[in-house]
Order: sequence, then structure tokens, then C-alpha cells
Amino acid sequence: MTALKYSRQRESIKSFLLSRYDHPTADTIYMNVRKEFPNISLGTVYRNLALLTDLGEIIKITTDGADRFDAHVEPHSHFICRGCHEVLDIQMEDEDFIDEEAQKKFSGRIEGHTVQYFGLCEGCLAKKDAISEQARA
Amino acid sequence: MTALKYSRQRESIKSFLLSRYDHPTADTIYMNVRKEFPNISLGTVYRNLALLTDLGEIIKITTDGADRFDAHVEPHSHFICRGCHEVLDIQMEDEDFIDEEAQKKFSGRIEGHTVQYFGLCEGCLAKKDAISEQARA
DNA sequence: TAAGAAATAGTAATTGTTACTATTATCATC
DNA sequence: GATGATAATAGTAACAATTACTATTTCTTA
Repeated sequence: MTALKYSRQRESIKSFLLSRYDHPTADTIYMNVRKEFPNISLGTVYRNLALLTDLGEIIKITTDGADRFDAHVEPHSHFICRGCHEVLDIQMEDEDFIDEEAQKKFSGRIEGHTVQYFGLCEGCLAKKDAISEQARA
Repeated sequence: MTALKYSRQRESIKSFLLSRYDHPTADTIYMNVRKEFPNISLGTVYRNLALLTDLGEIIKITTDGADRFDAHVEPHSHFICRGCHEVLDIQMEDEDFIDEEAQKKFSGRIEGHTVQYFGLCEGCLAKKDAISEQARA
């Protein structure tokens, strides 16, 4: 039953995540929370991220390289740039029906889904165009 | 320009992957290809998996734990069981329109997407029901 | 069949994450 | 407010997955 006990470190981790919209990694979170708790341990960051994820208070985004975290839990999708690997939000209205579609063809129980879009972000697209321009000259 | 050079090991890795529909990890691939090449190196497996992924001949599935690989590249989605972590295929007909929907709200270029469904597979569902049954008794 | 380059095996190093342990912080009860 | 039970912490060690390095081998082409 192990009751949950308050911790300032956990509070700080969560409020840092709430202030960010760029899906930071555990390490970035560690670097920033250290400003408030100079000797917080990286293990504490990981433990609390796992705990908050289990509680449903934050979301873990598993992608290439390190996992990323997001305290904005309203359903939304992510775009991952294959140029700079930045993770951006995409607000989709009502994707739920695809669960129902998938359920029709599946004998287990579908509880939800995640969508990751990929391509090039605005910045990388501009950079790429500049290079093609240059090659043409 | 570094020309691509044939290798029996790469061939063996690819043909093993083509024979499987359960999205094996690098380690499983290593174990199996070793039957044909007893002293193939794990590094060779990783290097070729990365190369084949870049060439678009196989797909890398990044999820909790080790990455998984799939040589069946026709567009399809994956279901990941939160009980046993098994990865199963789900064939969806024409999901492409969601790229178009997402593109409307996004200033970069969306080239594609992946969907991962989650829930409980048939086996884990049965197991869970058995436990509830027992609890009731 | 000989030369040049890519791929390999074997091993070491790196990265991201989890586990362990002695100490500290939180919280309910007095 | 002091006390005791236990959850959470800092610090460090261990771990698993993956990548990097290097001397040797294999493939290609001419």
C-alpha cells in the first residue's frame, strides 16, 4: 500500500516540466532542477520521472536516443524532425476513431495509441533549400 | 560516394528478418545468425541493421527496452502489449489521410507517421480474467 | 590475380538508465 | 513540539544497449 510522500524535488521536477513545451530529456531536467537543488541526484530525477509517468501526471516519449518527457497530458501527437531531432506538438482533433478501427481487426484489447509524425521542421526545410540553391549555382 | 559492397553476413541478417513476423531485437538476430556464421560479431549485426534501416530495406521500431526490427516494410501499424511487451502487427487500410490532416496544422513538411497501439493482447487478457475470477472466489 | 576499399571480428568505450545503501525528510500520533 | 515509522534522497556502483576502434579479411574491378 506504501503511501506516497511529498518531496520538494518531485515538485520541482514537475513544475519545471510544466514550464516547458520542448519535451526535455532526463538530463536536461537534471541540469535545470539543479539550479534549485544543487545536489539533487540524477537517480532522483529518473525515479520521479518514472513515478510521475506511472501516476499519469506526465507522459514519456520513447524515441531515438534518450527518452523525453512532457507534463502536458491532454491528448496530442508529436512531430519528430529527422534533421534536428526536435520534438514538436501537433494538436489533432479526435483521433480516437482509429482505435475503434484497429479494434475491429484485433482480438486483444486496444486501450489507446500514440502517433509520431516525421519529416523536416520549418528550420531544417529552409536549411535544405539553401543547400540545393547553392548546389545549383 | 563509398560504394556499397556485398556481404554474406548482411544477406543472412536480412533473410532471417524476412522469415520472422515477431520483430526481433538485435540480440535475437545475433543469436540466430550465429547458427550460420558462428563468429559473427554483435557489432556487425548492429552496423548492418543501421545500414539496412537507412536504405529503407527494414524498419526500426523504437520502444521501451531494446529496439526491434522488421523486414516487412509495407505500411502497417504495431500493437505493443503492456502485459508481455510483445509487438504484433495491425493492418490498417489507408491511414495516409492523417498525414494530410496533420500537415494542415504544421509549417514543416510531414513525410509520414507511425502509430503504436497499446493495450492487452489476447493471452494477457485471458490471464487477467483468470486472476479476477480467482479473486472473486 | 593484384590493388584499393569496404566489411568484418573482437574488443573497448560510451550512453542512458536502474539498483543499492546509508542518511535525511515527511507525516501521523502523542 | 518531540517521537517513531517509513518514504525519499544523494551518492555511487552496476547494468544493458549501442557505438567506436583497429588490425585483418573479403569483395570488387580492372
